[in-house]
Amino acid sequence: MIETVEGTFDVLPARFVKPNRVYQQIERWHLVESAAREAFRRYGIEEIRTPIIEKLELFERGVGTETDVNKEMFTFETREGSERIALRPESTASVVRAYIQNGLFNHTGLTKLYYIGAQFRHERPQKGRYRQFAQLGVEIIGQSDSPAIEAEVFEMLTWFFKELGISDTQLLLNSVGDEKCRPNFIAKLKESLKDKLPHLCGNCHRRYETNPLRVLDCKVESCQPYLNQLPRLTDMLCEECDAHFKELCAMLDERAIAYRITPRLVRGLDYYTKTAFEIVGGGKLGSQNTIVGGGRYDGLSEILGGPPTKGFGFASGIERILISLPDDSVARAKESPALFIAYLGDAARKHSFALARRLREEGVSVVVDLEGRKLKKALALADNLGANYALIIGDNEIQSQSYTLRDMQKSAQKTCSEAEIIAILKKD
RNA sequence: GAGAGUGUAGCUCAGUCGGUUAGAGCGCCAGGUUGUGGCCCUGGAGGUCGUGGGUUCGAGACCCAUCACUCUCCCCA
Repeated sequence: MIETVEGTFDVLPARFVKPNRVYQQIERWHLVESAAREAFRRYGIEEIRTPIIEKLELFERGVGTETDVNKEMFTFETREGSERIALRPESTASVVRAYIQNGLFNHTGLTKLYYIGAQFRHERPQKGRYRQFAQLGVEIIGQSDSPAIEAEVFEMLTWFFKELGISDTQLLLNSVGDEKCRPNFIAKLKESLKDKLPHLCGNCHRRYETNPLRVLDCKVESCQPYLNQLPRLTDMLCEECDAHFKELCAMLDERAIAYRITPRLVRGLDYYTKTAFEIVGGGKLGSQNTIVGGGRYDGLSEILGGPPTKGFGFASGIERILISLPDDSVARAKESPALFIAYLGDAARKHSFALARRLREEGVSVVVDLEGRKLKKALALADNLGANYALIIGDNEIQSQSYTLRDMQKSAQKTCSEAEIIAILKKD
């Protein structure tokens, strides 16, 4: 048997999905995608779709070649061998590229874009981490770096998770400074780390050389006491970054949005400035429990060859949201037919197909028995499909031009005309 | 890239010390009712025991390899 490649999966109706593979349930995807699109609509954020493949160079420049990003990308060469292509590992770089390439900076006001789509990373799969995964994200690009941008996005995310019934989340907030204050901090950090280094783990030693900021993020238990003694980013921000951060916190307070300042939260990539944040999810997730990650990236446009531009955005792993949804989500998102038509005999069969078409033209979702089952079997199928109503058509019904409409939940049935059927089904 | 665990029917799982024809519950199919689903009763189908090798008189079980899944480390754009 030929199976899906490692770290990928099919998404299909919930009744076909193995228990505990909730991220494969299409109803959950629809729930999350429609809530997201509604959130974006309310906040005036418009959709952008960028290609799944991009020139490798885009991601190399965007995220820097220092990181492991390279080896974790799916890449290939064009047949001519002249171009190196990557399956997108994230979308921020693509969106900023599109912003530049399409000249969006020539339009007035902030550019507020969202995307929903597949991303690819060549990593070992585990809970909430797959090789093909989906993210939904927002990028707010323009000339302003007002913290009102961040505050509004956090407000939207609050609504979004509330709408989905996901309550056990936490907003972790930090500022990673900018090109003015961060170098000072890194110098201080390295100095402070020197005498603690012998006590720290191997990873910390490596990061001390390659990316000292990430030492702060180490999760090894034995490192924690020493890490707590390190200087705090938020204590060493330059005037501008400090003011930005304080203003953002005040705006969140005004909106009654809960957050936790997490001085040791850093982002992996170089282009982030000022605001950095994560939203972590609850107990249904394993160790991969970051449900949203993002931050401000005021220098990224220039790195990609565009005009000086500021930006703020986030990306959210859809599979992790799906795993975090309440257990009854699929029931609430039920996508079963409103009406199942069962018939008896050839005349009724023809009649059923014609009636089904008329009902569908009225916007009713209708499933007709296509296999000529016995009535008993047809009703069992209607039950199995979760149809709200079953319509029974036999010679009697054709004669009288009225049908037996059975409410499957109540097990009650009555005789209805076509117009009455339409009225009842449109009401639901 | 590293480690640990798991892999038996559509699903959830049992299968003793290596021993006859591999089981259960649920689901599925048929019948009990040729115009009525769920409950009940009767019967039935469905398995190369992940795959390939090996040990053995004999392997679902033991060994090796491999693939996949799960979880963790790593990394996290």
